[in-house]
Amino acid sequence: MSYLMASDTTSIKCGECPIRHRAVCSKCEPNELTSLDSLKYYRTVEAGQTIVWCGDEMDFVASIVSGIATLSQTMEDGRTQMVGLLLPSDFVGRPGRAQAAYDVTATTDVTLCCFRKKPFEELMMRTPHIGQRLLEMTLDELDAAREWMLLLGRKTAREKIATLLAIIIRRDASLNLKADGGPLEFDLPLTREAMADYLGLTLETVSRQVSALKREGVIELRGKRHIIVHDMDRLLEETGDDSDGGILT
Amino acid sequence: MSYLMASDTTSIKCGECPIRHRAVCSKCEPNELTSLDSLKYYRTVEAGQTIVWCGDEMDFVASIVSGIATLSQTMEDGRTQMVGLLLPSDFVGRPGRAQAAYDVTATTDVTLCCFRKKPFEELMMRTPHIGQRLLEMTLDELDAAREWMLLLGRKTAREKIATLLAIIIRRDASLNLKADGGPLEFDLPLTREAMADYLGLTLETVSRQVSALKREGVIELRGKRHIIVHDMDRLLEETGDDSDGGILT
DNA sequence: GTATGGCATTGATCAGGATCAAACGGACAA
DNA sequence: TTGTCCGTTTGATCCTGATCAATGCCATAC
Repeated sequence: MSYLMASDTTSIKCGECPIRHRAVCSKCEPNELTSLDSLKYYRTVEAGQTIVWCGDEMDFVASIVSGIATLSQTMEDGRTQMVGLLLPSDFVGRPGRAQAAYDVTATTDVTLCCFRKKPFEELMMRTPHIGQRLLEMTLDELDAAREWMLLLGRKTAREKIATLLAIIIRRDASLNLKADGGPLEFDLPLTREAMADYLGLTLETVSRQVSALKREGVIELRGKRHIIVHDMDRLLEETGDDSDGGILT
Repeated sequence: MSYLMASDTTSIKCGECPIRHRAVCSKCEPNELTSLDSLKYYRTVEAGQTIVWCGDEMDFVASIVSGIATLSQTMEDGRTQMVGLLLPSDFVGRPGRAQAAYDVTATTDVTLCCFRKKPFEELMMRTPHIGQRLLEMTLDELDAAREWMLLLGRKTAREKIATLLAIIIRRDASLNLKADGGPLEFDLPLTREAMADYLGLTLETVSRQVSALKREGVIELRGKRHIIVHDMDRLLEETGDDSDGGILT
């Protein structure tokens, strides 16, 4: 259930990237890693910029090195739904597909470690491990999408907010390290609008529910983005998930 | 975008199964197909029965041969959300995972072509094509899940119903054959309750919206399940999707 | 025939979020 | 300092879909 941290232990760093590339792993031969290293180049994108638009030709795949990006879909009349949240070490793009299926947007400044697609695909053909790793990652993403579907279809606004906070805490590796200390503190990496797009709500409802959690003493706000969790157990209860359902375990 | 029919053209039948097993393909060596054939056994499940419960040990993977099954998640208080709809030739189960992550339920009588998991995984190791095929299929499912997220998060009840009908029509191969004839007719493979669980609605809302489409002459009902589409264009408009967005194209 | 049980439809009412609108607050620039 | 901009908060009201409840329909069993 801790879908995005699975098998991180066997992934490896490449070259000067400060992250683990989850698409390759310690089982790969050194010469495969070397050829991967020779393919890569970096790209930086400013907060708020769109990295690729839905329908664009995409001639690369990439790992997020730093920052946060989102995948989202927009209807003709402007309604938008986020369908993916990408944190450092997550993979962007799809081998075997020429056009982007979603808008990819940087919500903070983002650095990508890109691989040109054609050579990457060729490397993948020669290196079964990479394909297997990609299959594992895709299955994990599918699980995440299905948990997200439960949230979108059946949870109340209150439960949605609590779940989002729990997910952000769970996925931010730096937070898990100090999980047993005092009150948990972190900066929300998303605007209220982005949270709304994640949760299938309006930004007003998001704001009201965050205020309610604050009023009830579950969390404290410093500024608009910095959150201090005073009652993690209560927050987890509010998610509506099974208490033993994997979060933070 | 026609996510579940992709690459069907290269998939092959095995033995006496009347369906294509999308996990294997015409690129596979005959001896690989033979070993696959030697692994398989059949299992039938009655309508309404649960095939596996979330959390159960699963010692097999399978293709749906006939009938329709669903994947769903249930919260402690009974709210349930469908997260997958499985039609003939769809794949059930996950190599590399011991326990089922969702309830799998037969909504009609179902026949499965099962493969014991361990030998299937070993075959997969020896046969890169199968892993690649599985990756493609998983990516397609991920796309389907993300389209579903847009539906759950941002569409109105009316749009949800129209979209569900369009999806059923699109995915039922037998319907696409006669797509250019007169009015399209088919039997709904789901109860009103299952439709509600698919769409994140209550069954009453589903019933009301179906009645509304009937009242407006878009569809006609014979009995409770048999549907005749009188105005396909209108139905597609009501989905809220881009008119050119892939449905039936 | 009547009874039963499982779906489905329809109605009346309620409430959770959406919508529309105004005001707030901090960062930054002039 | 003041003004502007952007993201956010808060308020008032509306509306879609949920909830609760009754009835209908049809197949099967007695």
